[in-house]
Amino acid sequence: MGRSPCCEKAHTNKGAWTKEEDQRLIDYIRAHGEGLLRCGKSCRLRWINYLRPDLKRGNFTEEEDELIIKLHSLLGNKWSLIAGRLPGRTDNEIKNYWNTHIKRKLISRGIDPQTHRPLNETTTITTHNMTNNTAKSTAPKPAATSAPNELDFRNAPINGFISATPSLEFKYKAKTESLEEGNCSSSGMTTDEEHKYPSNGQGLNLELSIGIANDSTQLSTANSADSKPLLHHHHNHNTHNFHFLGQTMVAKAVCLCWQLGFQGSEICRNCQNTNGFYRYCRPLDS
DNA sequence: AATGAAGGCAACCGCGAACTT
DNA sequence: GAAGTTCGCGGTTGCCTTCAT
Repeated sequence: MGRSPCCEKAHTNKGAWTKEEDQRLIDYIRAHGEGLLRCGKSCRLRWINYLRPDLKRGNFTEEEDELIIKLHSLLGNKWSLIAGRLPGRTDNEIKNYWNTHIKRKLISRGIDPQTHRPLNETTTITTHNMTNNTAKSTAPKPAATSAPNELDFRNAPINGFISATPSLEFKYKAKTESLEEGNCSSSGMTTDEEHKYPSNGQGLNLELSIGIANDSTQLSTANSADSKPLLHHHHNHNTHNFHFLGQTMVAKAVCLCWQLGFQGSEICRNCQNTNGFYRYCRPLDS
């Protein structure tokens, strides 16, 4: 019972254990003991964040800094998505780097790290943006959790664009409902919500707009036909070209299993994210 | 040299999603 | 559809190091 491991059908054995497998397990335990007294979750984290051979380590470059800032302005605290576009960097690493370096850097530039707008403008945002800034905001949080007075300004203009998404709470709800209904509407909002949080015709729902549409070659908001698309996406087999904010990023989707050396199948359904992006990517020419 | 504050980062925690039985 | 389990994400914590006094 339970969720199957990633790519089980591609390259892991199932069914009865063979004598050879038994012997290899015995040999391994003889050599290394019964275990590390670590749960799988902890091992996974250690591997992903520290032991993976393709990790870059070392300081972030200025280019990486700027890319992270741009991606954060588009995606918010979607660290895994951001990390997917920085080869060799982990979501945890980027998250820590953001909190310790980039936030300060932006503040010193007079830019609000949450809104990516000038600091003196953020106080004028209307109250409907003043929701908690996490997807888990619906649940009451203990007092010790992060910045209780932080505001969600993601509805505010970002680098000249305006997000159609009123809040993550709505966004996630909409996403779930859209998936369940097979409805790929761009805003995912109900009529009431659309009324309440108008997109000004320039809206861009980041969550849904960047998802990989099966046959689309260009993504833009459905409810803002005249707005310039912030992000274009070209999809050909497993190759994805992303163009946004004047930058081009080309990545070939691969799953973790590929990174681990199981190159027989480069992508598996378990490694595909629900929003259409792949969790693991490698540069085309690697 | 001792001490406390601040910074940096790896690891943990809780939750929702995904999946199987 | 319910229950049980694993996976993966984002937020948070806590330890270690560095800096300031």
